Amino acid sequence: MDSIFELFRQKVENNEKLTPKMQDILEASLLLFAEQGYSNTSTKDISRAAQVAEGTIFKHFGSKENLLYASILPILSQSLEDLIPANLLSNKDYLQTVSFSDFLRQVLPERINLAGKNLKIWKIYLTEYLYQESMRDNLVTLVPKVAVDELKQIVTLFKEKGELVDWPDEEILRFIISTVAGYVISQSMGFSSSSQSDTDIDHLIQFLEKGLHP
Amino acid sequence: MDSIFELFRQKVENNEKLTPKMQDILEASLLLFAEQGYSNTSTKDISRAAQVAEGTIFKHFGSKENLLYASILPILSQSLEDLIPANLLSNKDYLQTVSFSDFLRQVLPERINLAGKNLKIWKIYLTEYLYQESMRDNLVTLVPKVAVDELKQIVTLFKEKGELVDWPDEEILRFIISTVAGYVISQSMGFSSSSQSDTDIDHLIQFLEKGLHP
Amino acid sequence: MDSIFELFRQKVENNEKLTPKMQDILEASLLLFAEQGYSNTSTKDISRAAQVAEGTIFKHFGSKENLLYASILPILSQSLEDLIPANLLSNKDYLQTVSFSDFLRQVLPERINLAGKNLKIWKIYLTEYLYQESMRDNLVTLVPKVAVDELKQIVTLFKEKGELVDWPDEEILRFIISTVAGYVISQSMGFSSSSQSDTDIDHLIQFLEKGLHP
Amino acid sequence: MDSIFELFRQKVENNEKLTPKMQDILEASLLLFAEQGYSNTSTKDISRAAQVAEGTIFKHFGSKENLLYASILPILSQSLEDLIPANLLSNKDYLQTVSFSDFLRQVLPERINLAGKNLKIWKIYLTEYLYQESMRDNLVTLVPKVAVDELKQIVTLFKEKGELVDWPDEEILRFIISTVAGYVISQSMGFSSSSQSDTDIDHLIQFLEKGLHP
DNA sequence: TATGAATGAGGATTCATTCAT
DNA sequence: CATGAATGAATCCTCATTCAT
Repeated sequence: MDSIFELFRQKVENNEKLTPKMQDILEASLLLFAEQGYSNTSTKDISRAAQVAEGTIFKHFGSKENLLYASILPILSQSLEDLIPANLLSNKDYLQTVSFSDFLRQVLPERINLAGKNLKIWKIYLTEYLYQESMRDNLVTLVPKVAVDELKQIVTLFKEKGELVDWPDEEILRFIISTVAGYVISQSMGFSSSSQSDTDIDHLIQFLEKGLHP
Repeated sequence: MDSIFELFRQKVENNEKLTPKMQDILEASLLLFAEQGYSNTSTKDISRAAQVAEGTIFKHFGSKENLLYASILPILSQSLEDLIPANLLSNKDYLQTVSFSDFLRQVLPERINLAGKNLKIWKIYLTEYLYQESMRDNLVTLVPKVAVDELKQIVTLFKEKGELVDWPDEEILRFIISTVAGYVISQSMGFSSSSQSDTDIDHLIQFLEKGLHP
Repeated sequence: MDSIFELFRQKVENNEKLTPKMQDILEASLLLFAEQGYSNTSTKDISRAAQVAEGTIFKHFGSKENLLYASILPILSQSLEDLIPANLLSNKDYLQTVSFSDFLRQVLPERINLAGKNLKIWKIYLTEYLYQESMRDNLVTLVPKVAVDELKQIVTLFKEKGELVDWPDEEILRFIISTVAGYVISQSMGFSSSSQSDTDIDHLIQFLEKGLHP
Repeated sequence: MDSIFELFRQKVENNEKLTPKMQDILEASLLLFAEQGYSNTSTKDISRAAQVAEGTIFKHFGSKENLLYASILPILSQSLEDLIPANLLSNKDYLQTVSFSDFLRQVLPERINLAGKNLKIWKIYLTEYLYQESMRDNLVTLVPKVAVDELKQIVTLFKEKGELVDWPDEEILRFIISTVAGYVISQSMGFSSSSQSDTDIDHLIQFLEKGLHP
């Protein structure tokens, strides 16, 4: 199953064009998986939505499971890259001079926005993660390890500058991620009465600043 | 996690309305739904595990969906009741005198412990909540509305006493729940290197205190 | 897959009645496998011929492969038992006194007749034997070992009496079986111009007698 | 068994009408049909093995069935020619002078050797012959009629010389073919404990001689 | 000549559910 | 109350074949 994804990634990276039908299939399956969940979506559903014969799906992706990987993995890793402020990370001077507070203010709104947009894909990821042993390995290991490591570097840096409490990196990161994730999720579920306003985010940042102050 | 199953078993066994076979079915389905997920569990699986004819399931519960409700709803509401510090809530004097910090310290460890034990059931709830339109109505409305309202009262009370920032109740509650949930989930997944220690929880409480301080 | 057959054999042996539908399925599948071959027969074909829902087949037999075993193995082993002159074998006195020539004359016509009747089942057996690795083990080992051993005893006995050439048992047995099998097969295929007459069989017996005379 | 494939390859390669791809297809299909059987081999299998696009197969052979004919028929007829001692048949003087015993001794070992080598191809033939109505006509009529007629001539000749019993040609031929076929088959299946020795074949010839002696 | 994308009917098998006993 | 035989629609997947390039 690595092979299909490898092959798929190569195709994409080499700009070898996926056939139009393959793209239709990927789009349709992504949409349906997000709407109804992976296991509630039949390959026939997908073939109908993509206006394609059912056989075509298997010709290209081999199995429904492979199709899941092919459709969500590229997006998930793209999404992860977007969520990590890579440009800032590489700019050591910037990180040395900026305050934790300003850093959050510059970085978080954009991340929250992006996270909200990809939330449906992460929902698919989550659902499969929860119960599918086989998928857990593929998805978990493949995706988030790198991301976490990069974020820990930032935490360490602000700790060294004395702007963050001296707790373990994992804990601090967990507090930040929990808080942001909680916000994004509640937003997307329409739990908050007010549509996301600047004050919401302002509160969130204040909460993190104060909560993690030494 | 054993505890809640234990408790459930007792409840079920003491309920004279339920025949022994019905009890077996409820126990088996709860276990299997928790292990494999609702849609990955067939009624045949359940009948095997409960040592019961497949027909018997439908005789008593009518449909697989009904069986889901019958097995998880009682537990979910029980779990919710456990999570809400009802006895404290009713004790107005106590709430007036205790500091927010002490309140968290007295209340959170127990809640975290309980939440961790019930996590598997909440996992079932979550999965179905995410995709099953029909179930969403049944489960959502039925379950957590009450709980949230009760918790908001506590938040309001501490806000009035000047121990919490003057942000909307929902926001404050969200910060608290996100943080606690994040902790419980990461614990149960074995993400934290250290097994849950008192310092972990101490940090968590400090984080909330400081973060929500006026 | 052993289990299904074991279970099936027990049912049959205990005269626990197979349900009427199960019998219909067995009869229909036997017929169709014989007519069209195993892999050219779909489970839908069988369900139609047996006037049964397709699910019923799998309810009882689990898989198409199991159905093959369940339908042909009992017949094959019965057929083998019929082919071996068991009653004569147990009668040592008879075997000591009878000549090889008379023995063939008394035994062969009946065997040839029986073999011809079961030829279609043996055709199924043969086809699967030729290409299906998995089936080879099940069918080969399960079926003919015993039979061969019993027949060798007879050969040994006539050799000791000086009525058969002193060649290895396997060789002598092979000559006999090849000759008889060749006759039965050519009969059933209508290759022989004359329908099977007594002279045919008489020639066959003369051929064996003379060919194997010391 | 390698030899016939070798021979086939040479034939195919020397045939200028066939493109290299067609040659690859024929070789690959022959190999796969022999190994797995015709109906267990998919055109995709063949295209993979021949390193050819699936479409190419149909471009040249039109259907899978045609491919079967194209691949095995030339070999079968070649094999038949090899099995019939054509050079001896044409040499009437030789046949008049040689004894049946010597004839067998000169002819059989070579035939047995050849038959063993081609057995896999005959296995394909047999399997299809058993169940495929459509193929039966194509294969049966096309192939063995000539062969049988030629062999009958030899039988007739030896009968006239008084070296064979006066039974119908078909019967005598059947005894011979059954015996030889039985030997070849049991050899190729590894049933015989001793690898094929000269004494085996010697016994076989003695058996035929004595059995068919007037 | 050769490709390989696309097809859709057909394959075995699983599933939740019904019903007579 | 409990059974388990029976159902048939739905599921994932395979197959031989077609066709535009």
